[in-house]
Amino acid sequence: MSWAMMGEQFGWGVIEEEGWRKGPWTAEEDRLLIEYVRLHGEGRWNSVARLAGLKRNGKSCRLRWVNYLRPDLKRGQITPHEESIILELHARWGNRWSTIARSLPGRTDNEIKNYWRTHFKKKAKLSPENSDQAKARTLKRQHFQQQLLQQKQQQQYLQLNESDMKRMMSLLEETEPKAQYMPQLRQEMGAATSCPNMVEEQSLFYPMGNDNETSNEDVVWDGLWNLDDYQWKLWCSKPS
DNA sequence: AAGACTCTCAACCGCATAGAC
DNA sequence: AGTCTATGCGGTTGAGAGTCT
Repeated sequence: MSWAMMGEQFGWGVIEEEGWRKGPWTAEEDRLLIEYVRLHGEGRWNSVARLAGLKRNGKSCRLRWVNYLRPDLKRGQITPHEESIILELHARWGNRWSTIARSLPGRTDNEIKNYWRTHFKKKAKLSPENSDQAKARTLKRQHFQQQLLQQKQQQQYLQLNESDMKRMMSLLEETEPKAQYMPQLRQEMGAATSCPNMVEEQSLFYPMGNDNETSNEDVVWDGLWNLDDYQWKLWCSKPS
């Protein structure tokens, strides 16, 4: 039995001077936190200790929720598509992990930060050649995806209409029913209001000229940008 | 088999910022 | 305007698991 398991079993944990618990979370603490969020919603983390009976400070509760308990978290390995997005956005924004995480639904800044450290930072340090190869692979993949998307775009861009968007939505629903993909798309489908973040990200691959004008099409392409590999293949293979 | 080493990731820390008062 | 508090972010640490020698 590991120390963590024993700690969980016997309710161990470091108690700070102020009385806050530290260290690994127990299943019971998780349960209390989930229940708290269910009842009170996210935020006001400093109230958790008082309202949920947790001996954890607000920061610890927030972190546990954001990085581990949130229901919309995507488990499992970072996909090649996500990896290419991380590379691209890191090249653009540097270590702004939370900003990068916003482009990867279900992934946390912590997760991306860890992924970057283990997969890229070290490689770059130890072997520039390998890193170059990795970058070349990534660029190749991005180029391929870009070509596909541009083909699709050429065929469809001018004809994008409500049915396209409905198709997009149904694809997302059937491939990832639980995920909160593209909340802005969900909100703005009918409204055709602006979505500034989207335009910025889209311009990575598709400089469209007029950045001030964001339409439904923009939102849809942002959705494509956020597709994972499986969804991507489905999107490319589906007849329009 | 066992110790050394590496990888992964949850969690903490310190700092910055926003908002309330 | 200044102070306090809550929250968010990026850097770092450390434990556990896996792999190598």
